[in-house]
Amino acid sequence: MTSDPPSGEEKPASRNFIEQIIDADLAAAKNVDQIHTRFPPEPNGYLHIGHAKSICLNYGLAQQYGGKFNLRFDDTNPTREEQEYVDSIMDDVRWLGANWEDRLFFASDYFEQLHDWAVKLIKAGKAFVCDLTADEMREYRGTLVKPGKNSPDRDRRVDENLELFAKMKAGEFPDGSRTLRAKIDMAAPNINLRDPVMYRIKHAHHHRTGDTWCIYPSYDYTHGQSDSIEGITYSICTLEFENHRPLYDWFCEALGIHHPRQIEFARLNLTYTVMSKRKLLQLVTEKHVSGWDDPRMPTIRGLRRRGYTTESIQAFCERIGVAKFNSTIDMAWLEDAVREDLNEKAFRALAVLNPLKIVLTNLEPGQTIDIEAPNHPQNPEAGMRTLPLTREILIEADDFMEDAPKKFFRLRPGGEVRLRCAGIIKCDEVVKDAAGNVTELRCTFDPDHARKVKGTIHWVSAARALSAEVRLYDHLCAVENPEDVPEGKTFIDNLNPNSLQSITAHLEPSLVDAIPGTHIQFERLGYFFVDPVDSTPNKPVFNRTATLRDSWTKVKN
RNA sequence: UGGGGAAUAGUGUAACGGUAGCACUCCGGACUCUGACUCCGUCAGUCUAGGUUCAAAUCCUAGUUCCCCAGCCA
Repeated sequence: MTSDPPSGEEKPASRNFIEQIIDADLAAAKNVDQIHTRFPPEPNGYLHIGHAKSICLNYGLAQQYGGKFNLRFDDTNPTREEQEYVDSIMDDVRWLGANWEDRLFFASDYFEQLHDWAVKLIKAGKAFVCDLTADEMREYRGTLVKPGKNSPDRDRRVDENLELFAKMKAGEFPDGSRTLRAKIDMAAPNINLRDPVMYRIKHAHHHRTGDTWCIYPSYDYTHGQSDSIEGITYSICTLEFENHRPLYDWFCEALGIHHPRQIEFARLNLTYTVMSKRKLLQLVTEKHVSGWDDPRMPTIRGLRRRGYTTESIQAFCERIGVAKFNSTIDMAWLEDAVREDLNEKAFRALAVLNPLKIVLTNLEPGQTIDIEAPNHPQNPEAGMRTLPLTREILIEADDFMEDAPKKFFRLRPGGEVRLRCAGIIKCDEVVKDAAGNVTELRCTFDPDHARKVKGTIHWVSAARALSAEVRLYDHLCAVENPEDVPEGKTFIDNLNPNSLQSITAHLEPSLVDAIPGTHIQFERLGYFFVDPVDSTPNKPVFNRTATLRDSWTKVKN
């Protein structure tokens, strides 16, 4: 184990409960060789941020302990699974930074072995072919408070079981007509132990094994053995599988094979969104979102397109920790993680979302002043770019107030404000239309850079600005817990009607070449991502990843 | 009503019989050519009731609340 540090006793790093279990096992010389984890998705949907937690956990543990990490598809149900999902999941796992090296596996790779083991269990009198229909089986199973009854087929002779199982495999029976069941205990208080189904008949085409099989193993009969075959030491899964652990253990014991240790943790919940595959699918099929990669979705593909980075999601998963308590993480944590990462990475640019025209009266029409602006104020190596300053410019309408409170540091009649990187302007005149709306400001420009003024605002040249589509995203749901609905309503009723606002914004001209897939901070506004799907050459589309923190709105309210 | 889990500031997460710590949020302040970033500070917690002990978040007893399980889904 660890030896005492020579001097200057260091505080031990805080360990989560899984690390503590592993540490203890290591200390007790169990699983000593090398720890080995895996991420076992079913290829029947897209990955979401909850899966990212599991991937980061499993891969992180392997890294931390110098062990290995596998990617294994749990593809035991051909009627729900598709190659398309396999491809997207692999891409997302890779993007998340988890490296399975050459260890990409499929539970379907083990079908032959699983079948042989089933025969072994039949021969040992630990499995039998059952003729009960699904409805009958439900009846025989009993309830939470009432024990089940033995299947009439439970005591079938071994040779008869063997023959029937062979016929099941040979395709002689229709779907659902028979099952192979483990013979455990119909009176067990844990319902998973009441003679669970090991094999069911499904004459279905499997995305990998084709039509080789018409019987498919169940999750319970597959998962632990797959872990075992791969030499997994810690089979980490979510809490709902806690009730399955006795079964997991039973199969490994009955088969006498390497017995990985299953450990369960609480899945991730986030405020203002939904996470279940079913609900996400519903959002897509009912067109509440544009697809699985809609930037409002908590899917990895959605987050990627929103502008989240691998590093930000890793940091987030690290920060939320892991425990057995069902918790809900505030969405603000996710946003905070991207801000932190993007603050360092994203180049800066100026963009005006909601414009107000200013005429700089002391500049000539047609005159252009080249303004040098740093691409990243904290990182000189990022270089400079040029902004054209012209007589007519656009500023954010919010940055001017006629009757401004004392704490308003921006532009007001007669007041001064700094134009980012350019100089200082003074508001001489407010022009209004017949209805009294401010339509234009007339200001004088002072190129002095040294004077101090309290406020700095962003701007673009009216003549030279690039018009571009900017998508302002907000929470998918209008309430923290969208599942919390009154009788007769669903989470759909809690969707945020303003989760997407698409506008035409005015951007500094250098952005015309913005490359799809890059992150940019529009100063004072937020982080934006050049949409990789809808951007076309010279016509970038920007997705707002996250706003900047804004302490002004707090003052205002 | 059976079985399996879980309860620590607003939200997460540590402390493993010996000063309840950390992060985010909130609030206050400093700095600032982004009201950003950064920095500093404040507020705030052991589900309840008993018990063991010099000492309990931790051990014991009883209770409360929440989650999961009755698919030939995973």
